[in-house]
Amino acid sequence: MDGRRSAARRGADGRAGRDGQAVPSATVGRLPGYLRALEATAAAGAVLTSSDELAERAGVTPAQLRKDLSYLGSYGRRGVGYDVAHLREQVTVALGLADVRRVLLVGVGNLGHALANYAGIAERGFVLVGLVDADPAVVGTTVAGLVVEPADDLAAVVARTGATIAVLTTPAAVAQQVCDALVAAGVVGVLTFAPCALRVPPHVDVRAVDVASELQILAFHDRARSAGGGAS
Amino acid sequence: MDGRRSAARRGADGRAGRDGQAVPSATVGRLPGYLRALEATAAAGAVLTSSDELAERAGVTPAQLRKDLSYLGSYGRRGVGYDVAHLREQVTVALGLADVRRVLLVGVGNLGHALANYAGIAERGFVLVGLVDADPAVVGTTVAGLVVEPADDLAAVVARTGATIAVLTTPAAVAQQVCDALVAAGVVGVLTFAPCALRVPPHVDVRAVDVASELQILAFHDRARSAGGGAS
DNA sequence: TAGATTGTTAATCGATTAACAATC
DNA sequence: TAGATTGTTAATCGATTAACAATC
Repeated sequence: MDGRRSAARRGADGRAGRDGQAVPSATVGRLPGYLRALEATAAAGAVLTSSDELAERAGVTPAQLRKDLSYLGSYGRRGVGYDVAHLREQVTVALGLADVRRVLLVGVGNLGHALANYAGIAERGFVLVGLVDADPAVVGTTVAGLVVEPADDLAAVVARTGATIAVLTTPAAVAQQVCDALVAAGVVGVLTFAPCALRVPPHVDVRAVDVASELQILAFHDRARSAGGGAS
Repeated sequence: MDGRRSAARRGADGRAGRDGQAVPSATVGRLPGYLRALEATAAAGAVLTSSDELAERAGVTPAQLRKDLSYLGSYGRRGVGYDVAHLREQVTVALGLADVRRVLLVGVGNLGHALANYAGIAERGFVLVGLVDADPAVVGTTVAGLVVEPADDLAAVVARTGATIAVLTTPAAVAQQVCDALVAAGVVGVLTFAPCALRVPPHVDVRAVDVASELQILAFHDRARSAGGGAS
């Protein structure tokens, strides 16, 4: 309101919070956790909460939580705390979950099948609008209430459904070409489970989940523990 | 060999690379990607490679790759490049994959079932040694060649199998108590898919994968794109 | 008013980048 | 030798932390 920060420092990528400041990507990565913490707090019947309580639930420090929330705006009251419903609404808006996002899943194998049936997706602001697979044996079957469509129709499915986000659970060997097709069709966010790096244009966002890599990172620490063990 | 850096700067957590320096956690997080890149290079038949080629495959810059590898040691030759087989061996050792790590999976639902059958786990230095579930209808069934054991036997299963790493795919409501039991039984690394923060003692490492959170992060950028769109 | 709790500042810390000397 | 490419340095950048003034 006071306009002192009106010379907006906007990030190169245009990810702007209140007042036009960019929200740091590390902060963006923690917002879903804060939203979960707020939902749990609301479910417990609380109307007010504090940075201490939310931080405890989210597994961060109170200082970090307050700093992160400050990039979105000033939604608490000093000496009082945060209104649970109001803050929840603000974080929801900040994350772009005020509108439902349409998600397309490509690759209906073991993992794709499990993800298509994962209730958490629908419960948290998304709607699965399409399933695509290259295997003729899978095409035409119904999974999670949707009929699997052929990979050749990928562009048409994106156009028809208006999907902006895709989940990629294909073999690594075809991940890049499927990703290219998704991007060409207009998808701007890709969540990939394929164990390979994906190249995308700057306007597209990729998040990669690789189960084996996560295990390897755990193995690193396990090794360090065994090898270093004992003295200190 | 020259001992100049023998006044080892060891990280507080004891995660030491060559010469006792700690390997930064950001670097550790990229090592699995480098290992994948090396495997792809080896599969293509190359004996020598360069930071340019590896970085391209891993999706990072050559400077970052060289910096990361420098924390492990000096395994390249100036003016020449890296020996693929040798570097692969060194990264494997650094990640603690020289010995096979035993993995226990808790929660054999949709997702747990898919992960148990995921070939990538066995292919990358791990062996699945046990499956545990609380549902009497699931206990006793065979999945991925293993008989599912009851949750009450969790400690005994950890002891019998010698598992040091656990994959947690239970409902969020029981994730913390299962995690506590795993830690009490001696597990030192947990990969959780439950959408909630887990509290563990300092000697235990947790990696959290939350599909809905990943989608929400993509939604943030999608929103920023629509809202900010147009000018510039 | 006194106590509580936020939002912000400033200091610290860690990660990334670019350039280049070392060296094959 | 000349060209190539690493390993390292130093500068920059971004993230975290701690303290506290603002304010309810």
